[in-house]
Amino acid sequence: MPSFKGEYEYTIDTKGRMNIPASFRDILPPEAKKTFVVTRGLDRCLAIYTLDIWTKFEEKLRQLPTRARHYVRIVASQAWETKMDEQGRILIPKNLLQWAEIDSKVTVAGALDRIELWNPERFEQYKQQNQGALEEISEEFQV
Amino acid sequence: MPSFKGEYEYTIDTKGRMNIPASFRDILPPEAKKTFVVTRGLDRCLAIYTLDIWTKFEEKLRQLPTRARHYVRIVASQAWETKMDEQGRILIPKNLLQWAEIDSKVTVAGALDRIELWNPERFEQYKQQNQGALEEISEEFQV
DNA sequence: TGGTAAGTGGGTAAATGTGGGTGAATGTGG
DNA sequence: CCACATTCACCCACATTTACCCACTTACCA
Repeated sequence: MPSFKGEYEYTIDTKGRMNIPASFRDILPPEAKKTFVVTRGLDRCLAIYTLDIWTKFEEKLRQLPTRARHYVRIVASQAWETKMDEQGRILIPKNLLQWAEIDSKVTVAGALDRIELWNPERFEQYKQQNQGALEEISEEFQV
Repeated sequence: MPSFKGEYEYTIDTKGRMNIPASFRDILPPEAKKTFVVTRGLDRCLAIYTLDIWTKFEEKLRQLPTRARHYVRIVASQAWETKMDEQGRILIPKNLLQWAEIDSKVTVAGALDRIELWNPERFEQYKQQNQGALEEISEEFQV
């Protein structure tokens, strides 16, 4: 089980390619086969899963009841399988980038089992607004 | 289980490297593999965990419910795995140093299961302001 | 006072991030 | 079914950064 940690700022080139941090590449399980699935995440970020984790995630999606169809539709239709090139980059679909309001600069954030992509300014705001969560949750969950 | 104690003042060089006190290095468990995880701590300090302790911490993070995602995001995205070099130094990411307002001088404080990094002036203030807590907490918790 | 360990600074080869070119594959219109 | 324009996958190339050494100075202890 990989553990994606850390925050990086990268550029997305004119072809829509984005670098996967070397430290993330180093901990990829062989089952992932250098393939990722990008889709919409929570709070207007993009979520990137390794193929093996996505597959498990998909199993759960299949078992959701009919009333969850709106959620399933969006996640599935917006999911995109993409493979690393020899330089360690993946191609991010333009419609996803638009939705997340990401242009040429992107903040890559490790989120343990997945990788998240954020508009850099929005991620800064997000951290400031939720810094309080650190203190609050620390007490609530005693982690 | 290591027991980090004591207060030290070190310099962080231009490359962002910081020395781990020799007394701390001496008590590292083999499981730690000379690897640490640095992240944001409470009250604007940086927290450094040995790899083995961080791993347990991470297990708990993974089990938190979706509504705790803000907390998990900040902790994970601000966490940085770093390995000691032959001189016993680790690399502290610049964004973390900025956040904690640490420049070239740093106060390294033992905090039992973790090591804390402070801006030296702020740590002095902190000690003065919280001396009263000694008396209060002693009475409340009977340690 | 000599020897050892600790803390700090710096050089260099290797790794990393980024840009671009070209042929193959894809989709579209005639 | 074919011709065309467009996109994409797969290379190659290069500037920058990083990891890994080596080396110096200071402090401490026998």
